[in-house]
Amino acid sequence: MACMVRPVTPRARFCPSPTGPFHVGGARTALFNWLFARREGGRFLLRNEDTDPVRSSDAWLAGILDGLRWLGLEWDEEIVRQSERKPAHLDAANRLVETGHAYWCDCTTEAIEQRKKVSHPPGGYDGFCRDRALEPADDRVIRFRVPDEGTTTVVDVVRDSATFENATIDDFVIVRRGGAPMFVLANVVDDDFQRVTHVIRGEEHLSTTPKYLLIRHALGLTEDPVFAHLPLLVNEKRQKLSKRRDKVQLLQYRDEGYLAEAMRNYLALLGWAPRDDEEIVPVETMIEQFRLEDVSKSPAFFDEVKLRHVNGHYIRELAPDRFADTARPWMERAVERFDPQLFAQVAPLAQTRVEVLSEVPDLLGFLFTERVEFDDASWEKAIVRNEWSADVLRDAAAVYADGVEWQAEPLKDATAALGERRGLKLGKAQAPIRVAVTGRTVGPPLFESLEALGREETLRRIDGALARIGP
RNA sequence: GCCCCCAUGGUGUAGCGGUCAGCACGCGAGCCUUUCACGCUCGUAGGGAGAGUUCGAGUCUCUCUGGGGGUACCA
Repeated sequence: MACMVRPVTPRARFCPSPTGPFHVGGARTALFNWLFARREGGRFLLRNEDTDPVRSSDAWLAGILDGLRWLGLEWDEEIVRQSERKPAHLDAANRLVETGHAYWCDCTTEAIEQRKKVSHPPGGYDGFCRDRALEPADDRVIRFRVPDEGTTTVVDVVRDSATFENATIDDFVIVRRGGAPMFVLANVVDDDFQRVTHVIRGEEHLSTTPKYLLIRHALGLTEDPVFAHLPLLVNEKRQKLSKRRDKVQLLQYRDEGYLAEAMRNYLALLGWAPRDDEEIVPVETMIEQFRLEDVSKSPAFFDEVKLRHVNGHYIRELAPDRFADTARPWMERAVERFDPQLFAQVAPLAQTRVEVLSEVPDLLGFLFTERVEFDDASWEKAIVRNEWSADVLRDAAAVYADGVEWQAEPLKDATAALGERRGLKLGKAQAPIRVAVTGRTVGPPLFESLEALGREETLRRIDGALARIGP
Protein backbone atom coordinates (compact mmCIF):
# COMPACT_ATOMS: atom_id res chain seq x y z
CA MET A 1 0.00 0.00 0.00
CA ALA A 2 1.27 3.44 -0.90
CA CYS A 3 2.36 5.47 2.03
CA MET A 4 -0.29 7.76 3.43
CA VAL A 5 0.25 11.47 3.38
CA ARG A 6 0.10 12.53 6.96
CA PRO A 7 -2.24 15.49 7.22
CA VAL A 8 -0.46 18.50 8.63
CA THR A 9 -2.27 20.39 11.33
CA PRO A 10 -2.58 23.97 10.10
CA ARG A 11 -0.76 26.42 12.32
CA ALA A 12 -1.59 30.10 12.09
CA ARG A 13 -0.09 32.83 14.17
CA PHE A 14 -0.73 36.36 15.26
CA CYS A 15 2.43 38.28 15.99
CA PRO A 16 1.86 41.79 17.23
CA SER A 17 4.67 44.08 18.21
CA PRO A 18 3.93 45.54 21.63
CA THR A 19 4.62 49.15 20.73
CA GLY A 20 1.26 50.76 21.41
CA PRO A 21 -2.40 50.27 22.26
CA PHE A 22 -4.07 47.28 20.62
CA HIS A 23 -5.37 48.38 17.26
CA VAL A 24 -8.66 47.30 15.64
CA GLY A 25 -6.67 46.37 12.55
CA GLY A 26 -4.55 44.02 14.64
CA ALA A 27 -7.68 42.64 16.23
CA ARG A 28 -9.14 41.91 12.80
CA THR A 29 -5.94 40.13 11.75
CA ALA A 30 -5.97 38.10 14.96
CA LEU A 31 -9.64 37.27 14.44
CA PHE A 32 -9.09 35.98 10.90
CA ASN A 33 -6.16 33.86 12.05
CA TRP A 34 -8.28 32.50 14.86
CA LEU A 35 -11.30 31.81 12.64
CA PHE A 36 -9.07 30.03 10.18
CA ALA A 37 -7.44 27.90 12.88
CA ARG A 38 -10.78 27.01 14.44
CA ARG A 39 -12.33 26.21 11.09
CA GLU A 40 -9.47 23.97 10.01
CA GLY A 41 -8.97 22.26 13.32
CA GLY A 42 -5.59 23.93 13.52
CA ARG A 43 -3.66 25.88 16.10
CA PHE A 44 -3.77 29.58 16.81
CA LEU A 45 -0.36 30.75 17.98
CA LEU A 46 0.88 33.96 19.45
CA ARG A 47 4.27 35.55 19.13
CA ASN A 48 5.33 38.68 20.91
CA GLU A 49 7.49 40.54 18.41
CA ASP A 50 9.37 42.70 20.84
CA THR A 51 12.63 42.97 18.97
CA ASP A 52 12.58 46.74 18.99
CA PRO A 53 13.88 47.39 22.49
CA VAL A 54 13.10 51.09 22.51
CA ARG A 55 9.48 50.88 21.43
CA SER A 56 8.42 47.59 22.96
CA SER A 57 7.07 47.13 26.44
CA ASP A 58 5.29 44.44 28.41
CA ALA A 59 2.59 46.91 29.33
CA TRP A 60 1.57 47.16 25.68
CA LEU A 61 1.65 43.38 25.41
CA ALA A 62 -0.69 43.13 28.38
CA GLY A 63 -3.16 45.39 26.60
CA ILE A 64 -3.02 43.22 23.50
CA LEU A 65 -3.66 40.05 25.47
CA ASP A 66 -6.46 41.82 27.30
CA GLY A 67 -8.04 42.66 23.96
CA LEU A 68 -7.68 39.15 22.61
CA ARG A 69 -9.28 37.70 25.72
CA TRP A 70 -12.08 40.21 25.53
CA LEU A 71 -12.85 39.12 21.98
CA GLY A 72 -12.66 35.48 23.01
CA LEU A 73 -9.69 34.70 20.78
CA GLU A 74 -7.99 32.17 22.98
CA TRP A 75 -4.58 30.97 21.84
CA ASP A 76 -3.37 27.40 21.90
CA GLU A 77 0.27 27.37 22.90
CA GLU A 78 2.68 29.28 25.03
CA ILE A 79 3.44 32.74 23.70
CA VAL A 80 6.83 32.94 22.03
CA ARG A 81 8.77 35.98 23.11
CA GLN A 82 10.82 36.99 20.12
CA SER A 83 13.48 38.84 22.09
CA GLU A 84 14.39 35.54 23.73
CA ARG A 85 14.94 34.01 20.34
CA LYS A 86 17.78 36.35 19.50
CA PRO A 87 20.50 33.64 19.54
CA ALA A 88 18.57 31.66 16.95
CA HIS A 89 18.18 34.73 14.77
CA LEU A 90 21.88 35.53 14.95
CA ASP A 91 22.74 31.95 14.28
CA ALA A 92 20.66 32.05 11.13
CA ALA A 93 22.30 35.32 10.10
CA ASN A 94 25.75 33.80 10.56
CA ARG A 95 24.80 30.83 8.49
CA LEU A 96 23.66 33.17 5.76
CA VAL A 97 27.04 34.93 5.86
CA GLU A 98 28.86 31.60 5.75
CA THR A 99 26.89 30.44 2.73
CA GLY A 100 27.42 33.70 0.90
CA HIS A 101 23.78 34.82 1.21
CA ALA A 102 24.67 37.73 3.45
CA TYR A 103 27.61 39.97 4.21
CA TRP A 104 28.90 42.44 6.73
CA CYS A 105 28.61 46.09 5.82
CA ASP A 106 30.04 49.22 7.38
CA CYS A 107 28.28 51.81 5.25
CA THR A 108 26.67 54.58 7.24
CA THR A 109 23.40 56.05 6.08
CA GLU A 110 25.29 59.25 5.32
CA ALA A 111 27.84 57.46 3.16
CA ILE A 112 25.10 55.76 1.19
CA GLU A 113 23.31 59.06 0.69
CA GLN A 114 26.55 60.69 -0.36
CA ARG A 115 27.20 58.11 -3.07
CA LYS A 116 23.63 58.43 -4.35
CA LYS A 117 24.19 62.12 -4.95
CA VAL A 118 27.06 61.37 -7.28
CA SER A 119 25.40 58.72 -9.40
CA HIS A 120 21.64 58.45 -9.26
CA PRO A 121 20.89 54.77 -9.16
CA PRO A 122 17.36 53.57 -8.57
CA GLY A 123 16.64 52.17 -5.14
CA GLY A 124 18.30 52.61 -1.78
CA TYR A 125 21.45 50.70 -0.92
CA ASP A 126 23.97 50.29 -3.73
CA GLY A 127 25.67 47.06 -2.69
CA PHE A 128 28.94 48.79 -1.86
CA CYS A 129 30.11 46.16 0.63
CA ARG A 130 28.93 43.10 -1.24
CA ASP A 131 32.36 41.82 -2.18
CA ARG A 132 34.48 43.47 0.45
CA ALA A 133 34.43 40.39 2.71
CA LEU A 134 34.34 42.53 5.82
CA GLU A 135 34.91 40.84 9.15
CA PRO A 136 32.25 40.89 11.86
CA ALA A 137 32.32 43.95 14.07
CA ASP A 138 29.98 45.47 16.55
CA ASP A 139 29.54 48.65 14.54
CA ARG A 140 28.73 46.80 11.34
CA VAL A 141 25.42 45.45 10.05
CA ILE A 142 24.67 42.27 8.16
CA ARG A 143 22.93 42.68 4.84
CA PHE A 144 21.15 40.04 2.85
CA ARG A 145 22.59 39.59 -0.61
CA VAL A 146 19.58 39.76 -2.91
CA PRO A 147 20.10 37.94 -6.22
CA ASP A 148 20.68 40.32 -9.12
CA GLU A 149 18.42 38.39 -11.40
CA GLY A 150 15.30 36.34 -11.35
CA THR A 151 11.96 36.88 -9.73
CA THR A 152 10.30 35.95 -6.48
CA THR A 153 6.66 35.06 -6.54
CA VAL A 154 4.38 35.25 -3.55
CA VAL A 155 1.54 32.79 -3.84
CA ASP A 156 -1.35 34.21 -1.90
CA VAL A 157 -4.70 32.63 -1.12
CA VAL A 158 -6.60 35.87 -1.16
CA ARG A 159 -4.94 37.61 -4.07
CA ASP A 160 -3.60 34.77 -6.21
CA SER A 161 0.01 35.78 -6.70
CA ALA A 162 2.37 38.72 -6.90
CA THR A 163 5.71 38.57 -8.68
CA PHE A 164 8.67 40.76 -7.82
CA GLU A 165 11.86 41.32 -9.81
CA ASN A 166 14.74 40.57 -7.47
CA ALA A 167 16.69 43.39 -9.07
CA THR A 168 14.22 45.86 -7.60
CA ILE A 169 14.92 44.73 -4.06
CA ASP A 170 17.84 46.31 -2.21
CA ASP A 171 20.31 44.36 -0.11
CA PHE A 172 18.43 44.86 3.10
CA VAL A 173 19.74 44.77 6.65
CA ILE A 174 19.03 41.62 8.62
CA VAL A 175 21.12 42.40 11.69
CA ARG A 176 21.53 45.91 12.99
CA ARG A 177 24.62 47.64 14.24
CA GLY A 178 25.02 46.30 17.78
CA GLY A 179 23.66 42.91 16.84
CA ALA A 180 19.88 43.27 16.97
CA PRO A 181 18.07 41.08 14.43
CA MET A 182 15.63 42.81 12.08
CA PHE A 183 11.96 42.05 11.64
CA VAL A 184 12.00 39.87 8.50
CA LEU A 185 14.86 37.70 9.67
CA ALA A 186 13.29 37.10 13.06
CA ASN A 187 9.95 36.55 11.40
CA VAL A 188 11.26 33.85 9.10
CA VAL A 189 13.29 32.07 11.74
CA ASP A 190 10.49 32.09 14.27
CA ASP A 191 7.80 31.04 11.83
CA ASP A 192 9.99 28.06 11.11
CA PHE A 193 10.54 27.50 14.83
CA GLN A 194 6.80 27.55 15.50
CA ARG A 195 6.16 25.43 12.42
CA VAL A 196 3.79 28.01 11.02
CA THR A 197 1.94 26.75 7.97
CA HIS A 198 -0.23 29.80 7.25
CA VAL A 199 0.91 33.38 7.31
CA ILE A 200 -2.23 35.48 7.61
CA ARG A 201 -1.49 39.17 8.02
CA GLY A 202 -2.23 42.64 6.74
CA GLU A 203 -1.61 43.70 3.18
CA GLU A 204 1.08 46.12 4.30
CA HIS A 205 3.33 43.08 4.57
CA LEU A 206 2.87 41.95 0.99
CA SER A 207 5.80 44.01 -0.30
CA THR A 208 8.21 42.52 2.22
CA THR A 209 7.15 38.96 1.54
CA PRO A 210 9.73 38.41 -1.24
CA LYS A 211 12.40 39.23 1.34
CA TYR A 212 10.83 36.68 3.66
CA LEU A 213 10.92 34.08 0.91
CA LEU A 214 14.47 34.93 -0.16
CA ILE A 215 15.75 34.49 3.39
CA ARG A 216 13.77 31.33 3.87
CA HIS A 217 15.13 29.74 0.73
CA ALA A 218 18.68 30.87 1.48
CA LEU A 219 18.38 29.11 4.83
CA GLY A 220 17.51 25.96 2.96
CA LEU A 221 13.95 25.84 4.18
CA THR A 222 11.54 24.30 1.76
CA GLU A 223 7.75 24.09 1.79
CA ASP A 224 6.81 27.70 2.06
CA PRO A 225 3.91 28.61 4.27
CA VAL A 226 0.65 29.56 2.64
CA PHE A 227 0.24 33.33 2.54
CA ALA A 228 -2.96 35.27 2.96
CA HIS A 229 -2.67 39.04 2.89
CA LEU A 230 -5.78 40.62 4.29
CA PRO A 231 -7.18 43.85 2.89
CA LEU A 232 -6.24 46.93 4.84
CA LEU A 233 -8.63 48.68 7.17
CA VAL A 234 -8.98 52.29 6.09
CA ASN A 235 -10.57 55.51 7.30
CA GLU A 236 -13.15 57.62 5.47
CA LYS A 237 -10.34 59.13 3.44
CA ARG A 238 -9.35 55.64 2.33
CA GLN A 239 -6.04 55.68 4.11
CA LYS A 240 -4.70 52.96 6.30
CA LEU A 241 -6.06 53.37 9.81
CA SER A 242 -3.56 55.27 11.88
CA LYS A 243 -3.42 55.69 15.61
CA ARG A 244 -2.72 59.37 15.21
CA ARG A 245 -5.72 60.31 13.09
CA ASP A 246 -8.27 57.62 13.73
CA LYS A 247 -10.14 56.03 16.59
CA VAL A 248 -8.41 52.67 16.49
CA GLN A 249 -7.96 51.51 20.06
CA LEU A 250 -9.88 48.30 20.53
CA LEU A 251 -10.31 48.67 24.26
CA GLN A 252 -11.63 52.18 23.87
CA TYR A 253 -14.61 50.64 22.12
CA ARG A 254 -15.02 48.20 24.96
CA ASP A 255 -14.93 51.04 27.44
CA GLU A 256 -17.59 52.94 25.54
CA GLY A 257 -19.94 50.03 25.79
CA TYR A 258 -19.49 47.95 22.71
CA LEU A 259 -20.04 44.26 23.32
CA ALA A 260 -17.28 41.83 22.47
CA GLU A 261 -19.65 39.71 20.36
CA ALA A 262 -20.66 42.75 18.35
CA MET A 263 -17.12 43.92 17.80
CA ARG A 264 -16.06 40.45 16.78
CA ASN A 265 -18.96 40.11 14.38
CA TYR A 266 -18.36 43.53 12.86
CA LEU A 267 -14.64 42.93 12.48
CA ALA A 268 -15.37 39.67 10.68
CA LEU A 269 -17.45 41.60 8.16
CA LEU A 270 -14.47 43.68 7.13
CA GLY A 271 -13.24 41.70 4.18
CA TRP A 272 -15.42 38.69 4.62
CA ALA A 273 -19.12 37.84 4.66
CA PRO A 274 -21.20 34.92 5.86
CA ARG A 275 -22.69 32.78 3.12
CA ASP A 276 -26.30 33.76 3.48
CA ASP A 277 -27.94 37.16 3.41
CA GLU A 278 -27.84 37.59 7.17
CA GLU A 279 -24.58 39.17 8.25
CA ILE A 280 -25.11 39.23 11.98
CA VAL A 281 -24.33 35.64 12.84
CA PRO A 282 -23.14 33.68 15.86
CA VAL A 283 -19.45 32.98 16.06
CA GLU A 284 -20.10 29.27 15.49
CA THR A 285 -21.48 30.13 12.07
CA MET A 286 -18.45 32.26 11.30
CA ILE A 287 -16.14 29.41 12.22
CA GLU A 288 -18.17 26.97 10.20
CA GLN A 289 -18.16 29.13 7.09
CA PHE A 290 -14.82 30.89 7.20
CA ARG A 291 -12.51 30.35 4.27
CA LEU A 292 -9.44 32.39 3.38
CA GLU A 293 -10.34 32.00 -0.29
CA ASP A 294 -13.45 34.08 0.34
CA VAL A 295 -11.63 37.04 1.83
CA SER A 296 -11.99 40.15 -0.29
CA LYS A 297 -9.01 41.91 -1.84
CA SER A 298 -10.05 45.52 -1.52
CA PRO A 299 -9.54 47.78 1.48
CA ALA A 300 -12.44 48.07 3.92
CA PHE A 301 -13.64 51.22 5.62
CA PHE A 302 -13.94 50.87 9.38
CA ASP A 303 -17.42 52.33 9.76
CA GLU A 304 -18.37 53.15 13.31
CA VAL A 305 -21.95 53.85 12.26
CA LYS A 306 -22.36 50.29 11.15
CA LEU A 307 -20.51 49.01 14.20
CA ARG A 308 -23.09 50.86 16.29
CA HIS A 309 -25.88 49.14 14.43
CA VAL A 310 -24.39 45.71 14.98
CA ASN A 311 -23.85 46.55 18.63
CA GLY A 312 -27.46 47.69 18.99
CA HIS A 313 -28.55 44.39 17.55
CA TYR A 314 -26.52 42.43 20.09
CA ILE A 315 -27.74 44.63 22.92
CA ARG A 316 -31.35 43.92 22.01
CA GLU A 317 -30.61 40.22 21.89
CA LEU A 318 -29.51 40.19 25.53
CA ALA A 319 -31.95 38.77 28.07
CA PRO A 320 -33.32 41.72 30.10
CA ASP A 321 -31.48 40.83 33.30
CA ARG A 322 -28.29 40.24 31.35
CA PHE A 323 -28.70 43.65 29.81
CA ALA A 324 -29.12 45.25 33.23
CA ASP A 325 -26.02 43.52 34.55
CA THR A 326 -24.00 44.47 31.51
CA ALA A 327 -25.07 48.10 31.49
CA ARG A 328 -24.74 48.54 35.25
CA PRO A 329 -21.09 49.68 35.38
CA TRP A 330 -21.78 52.51 32.96
CA MET A 331 -24.71 53.58 35.08
CA GLU A 332 -22.84 53.43 38.37
CA ARG A 333 -20.07 55.51 36.95
CA ALA A 334 -22.26 58.27 35.58
CA VAL A 335 -25.01 58.75 38.11
CA GLU A 336 -25.25 60.46 41.51
CA ARG A 337 -27.36 58.06 43.48
CA PHE A 338 -27.31 54.63 41.95
CA ASP A 339 -30.00 52.20 43.04
CA PRO A 340 -29.50 48.64 41.80
CA GLN A 341 -33.08 47.56 42.35
CA LEU A 342 -34.52 50.57 40.62
CA PHE A 343 -32.08 50.09 37.77
CA ALA A 344 -33.04 46.45 37.32
CA GLN A 345 -36.64 47.60 37.06
CA VAL A 346 -36.09 50.31 34.45
CA ALA A 347 -33.20 48.90 32.43
CA PRO A 348 -35.54 47.18 29.95
CA LEU A 349 -36.88 50.61 29.03
CA ALA A 350 -33.43 51.47 27.70
CA GLN A 351 -32.62 48.25 25.94
CA THR A 352 -34.19 49.09 22.59
CA ARG A 353 -33.13 52.70 22.83
CA VAL A 354 -29.36 52.51 22.98
CA GLU A 355 -26.70 51.31 20.59
CA VAL A 356 -23.81 51.51 23.02
CA LEU A 357 -23.89 51.04 26.76
CA SER A 358 -22.47 54.46 27.54
CA GLU A 359 -25.79 55.91 26.30
CA VAL A 360 -27.77 54.27 29.08
CA PRO A 361 -27.11 56.91 31.77
CA ASP A 362 -28.05 59.59 29.28
CA LEU A 363 -31.44 57.94 28.91
CA LEU A 364 -32.19 56.87 32.48
CA GLY A 365 -30.08 59.28 34.48
CA PHE A 366 -33.08 61.39 35.48
CA LEU A 367 -34.29 58.55 37.69
CA PHE A 368 -31.11 58.59 39.73
CA THR A 369 -30.75 62.23 40.59
CA GLU A 370 -32.28 64.85 42.84
CA ARG A 371 -32.16 67.66 40.33
CA VAL A 372 -33.81 67.61 36.95
CA GLU A 373 -31.59 69.09 34.29
CA PHE A 374 -33.76 70.92 31.82
CA ASP A 375 -32.80 70.90 28.19
CA ASP A 376 -33.46 74.40 26.86
CA ALA A 377 -34.85 73.34 23.52
CA SER A 378 -37.15 70.83 25.16
CA TRP A 379 -38.42 73.37 27.67
CA GLU A 380 -39.09 75.82 24.88
CA LYS A 381 -40.87 73.29 22.72
CA ALA A 382 -43.07 71.55 25.26
CA ILE A 383 -43.62 74.22 27.90
CA VAL A 384 -43.16 77.72 26.52
CA ARG A 385 -44.75 77.21 23.14
CA ASN A 386 -47.80 75.46 24.54
CA GLU A 387 -49.94 78.01 26.36
CA TRP A 388 -51.85 75.12 27.94
CA SER A 389 -48.78 73.45 29.40
CA ALA A 390 -49.12 74.94 32.89
CA ASP A 391 -52.78 73.92 33.02
CA VAL A 392 -51.92 70.38 32.07
CA LEU A 393 -49.22 70.27 34.74
CA ARG A 394 -51.64 71.56 37.39
CA ASP A 395 -54.26 69.02 36.29
CA ALA A 396 -51.71 66.26 36.41
CA ALA A 397 -50.50 67.32 39.84
CA ALA A 398 -54.06 67.20 41.09
CA VAL A 399 -54.90 63.86 39.54
CA TYR A 400 -51.61 62.22 40.48
CA ALA A 401 -51.83 63.44 44.07
CA ASP A 402 -54.50 60.92 44.86
CA GLY A 403 -57.06 58.81 43.12
CA VAL A 404 -54.63 57.10 40.79
CA GLU A 405 -53.16 53.75 41.40
CA TRP A 406 -49.39 54.30 40.96
CA GLN A 407 -48.90 51.98 38.05
CA ALA A 408 -48.07 52.69 34.44
CA GLU A 409 -51.44 51.72 32.97
CA PRO A 410 -53.67 53.71 35.35
CA LEU A 411 -51.31 56.66 35.07
CA LYS A 412 -51.57 56.52 31.34
CA ASP A 413 -55.38 56.36 31.45
CA ALA A 414 -55.61 59.20 33.93
CA THR A 415 -53.31 61.36 31.85
CA ALA A 416 -55.21 60.57 28.67
CA ALA A 417 -58.41 61.59 30.44
CA LEU A 418 -57.10 64.90 31.71
CA GLY A 419 -55.74 65.70 28.29
CA GLU A 420 -59.02 64.87 26.65
CA ARG A 421 -60.80 67.36 28.89
CA ARG A 422 -58.67 70.06 27.29
CA GLY A 423 -59.00 68.61 23.81
CA LEU A 424 -55.48 67.17 23.76
CA LYS A 425 -54.45 63.78 22.54
CA LEU A 426 -52.23 61.79 24.83
CA GLY A 427 -49.22 62.45 22.66
CA LYS A 428 -49.68 66.17 23.23
CA ALA A 429 -50.69 66.06 26.85
CA GLN A 430 -47.79 63.92 27.97
CA ALA A 431 -45.19 66.33 26.59
CA PRO A 432 -45.12 68.95 29.37
CA ILE A 433 -45.23 66.23 32.00
CA ARG A 434 -42.33 64.47 30.38
CA VAL A 435 -40.25 67.62 30.31
CA ALA A 436 -41.20 68.47 33.88
CA VAL A 437 -40.12 65.08 35.12
CA THR A 438 -37.22 64.15 32.84
CA GLY A 439 -36.06 67.51 31.49
CA ARG A 440 -36.46 66.48 27.87
CA THR A 441 -39.02 65.80 25.18
CA VAL A 442 -37.60 62.41 24.36
CA GLY A 443 -36.88 59.52 26.63
CA PRO A 444 -38.09 56.17 27.86
CA PRO A 445 -41.84 55.47 28.09
CA LEU A 446 -43.26 58.11 30.44
CA PHE A 447 -45.72 56.21 32.58
CA GLU A 448 -43.36 53.38 33.30
CA SER A 449 -40.85 56.04 34.28
CA LEU A 450 -43.34 57.73 36.62
CA GLU A 451 -44.15 54.41 38.19
CA ALA A 452 -40.48 53.87 38.89
CA LEU A 453 -39.94 57.41 40.11
CA GLY A 454 -42.76 57.23 42.62
CA ARG A 455 -45.67 59.47 43.39
CA GLU A 456 -43.88 61.79 45.75
CA GLU A 457 -40.93 62.55 43.52
CA THR A 458 -43.14 62.93 40.47
CA LEU A 459 -45.28 65.52 42.24
CA ARG A 460 -42.20 67.29 43.50
CA ARG A 461 -40.88 67.59 39.96
CA ILE A 462 -44.17 68.80 38.53
CA ASP A 463 -44.26 71.46 41.24
CA GLY A 464 -40.70 72.37 40.39
CA ALA A 465 -41.58 72.84 36.75
CA LEU A 466 -44.62 74.95 37.62
CA ALA A 467 -42.43 77.13 39.78
CA ARG A 468 -39.97 77.44 36.93
CA ILE A 469 -42.74 78.61 34.60
CA GLY A 470 -43.52 81.35 37.08
CA PRO A 471 -46.79 83.11 37.76
C1' G B 1 11.27 58.06 -8.33
C1' C B 2 10.91 52.62 -8.13
C1' C B 3 8.08 48.09 -6.76
C1' C B 4 3.44 45.85 -5.55
C1' C B 5 -1.81 45.62 -4.67
C1' C B 6 -6.85 47.16 -5.38
C1' A B 7 -11.54 49.00 -8.25
C1' U B 8 -20.07 46.50 -7.72
C1' G B 9 -24.84 52.22 -4.94
C1' G B 10 -22.26 57.07 0.16
C1' U B 11 -20.44 52.39 3.23
C1' G B 12 -19.52 46.77 3.98
C1' U B 13 -20.45 43.00 0.69
C1' A B 14 -23.10 38.71 -2.73
C1' G B 15 -22.22 37.26 -7.60
C1' C B 16 -17.79 32.97 -10.05
C1' G B 17 -20.03 34.31 -18.89
C1' G B 18 -26.78 34.56 -19.67
C1' U B 19 -29.89 37.29 -12.64
C1' C B 20 -35.36 42.51 -12.97
C1' A B 21 -27.36 42.97 -10.34
C1' G B 22 -29.10 40.14 -4.19
C1' C B 23 -28.27 41.41 1.20
C1' A B 24 -26.87 44.75 5.15
C1' C B 25 -25.66 49.86 7.05
C1' G B 26 -27.01 54.83 5.93
C1' C B 27 -30.74 58.02 4.02
C1' G B 28 -36.26 59.01 2.78
C1' A B 29 -41.53 57.64 3.39
C1' G B 30 -45.31 54.88 5.76
C1' C B 31 -47.36 51.52 9.54
C1' C B 32 -47.16 50.62 14.82
C1' U B 33 -47.23 54.12 18.91
C1' U B 34 -47.65 58.05 25.38
C1' U B 35 -42.24 60.97 23.22
C1' C B 36 -38.07 58.48 21.34
C1' A B 37 -36.67 53.94 19.92
C1' C B 38 -37.51 48.76 18.53
C1' G B 39 -40.19 46.05 14.84
C1' C B 40 -42.55 45.76 10.04
C1' U B 41 -43.45 47.62 4.82
C1' C B 42 -42.00 50.45 0.74
C1' G B 43 -38.49 53.53 -1.56
C1' U B 44 -33.38 55.72 -2.72
C1' A B 45 -28.76 54.77 -5.04
C1' G B 46 -24.15 50.70 -8.01
C1' G B 47 -20.06 47.13 -11.58
C1' G B 48 -14.09 54.05 -12.85
C1' A B 49 -13.05 54.89 -18.48
C1' G B 50 -11.76 52.80 -23.22
C1' A B 51 -10.61 48.75 -26.29
C1' G B 52 -10.68 43.37 -27.10
C1' U B 53 -12.46 37.94 -26.62
C1' U B 54 -17.59 35.97 -26.97
C1' C B 55 -23.99 34.81 -29.70
C1' G B 56 -23.65 37.10 -24.77
C1' A B 57 -19.12 40.36 -19.88
C1' G B 58 -19.64 43.28 -13.35
C1' U B 59 -17.60 38.43 -14.24
C1' C B 60 -11.90 36.74 -19.05
C1' U B 61 -7.53 39.94 -21.55
C1' C B 62 -5.08 44.64 -22.40
C1' U B 63 -4.53 49.99 -21.87
C1' C B 64 -5.63 54.16 -19.19
C1' U B 65 -7.51 56.60 -14.85
C1' G B 66 -8.19 56.72 -9.79
C1' G B 67 -7.07 54.99 -4.86
C1' G B 68 -3.88 52.51 -1.53
C1' G B 69 0.47 49.94 0.44
C1' G B 70 5.73 49.29 0.47
C1' U B 71 10.40 51.23 -0.44
C1' A B 72 14.25 52.22 7.70
C1' C B 73 20.15 49.86 11.11
C1' C B 74 10.36 50.19 12.92
C1' A B 75 7.28 45.97 13.11
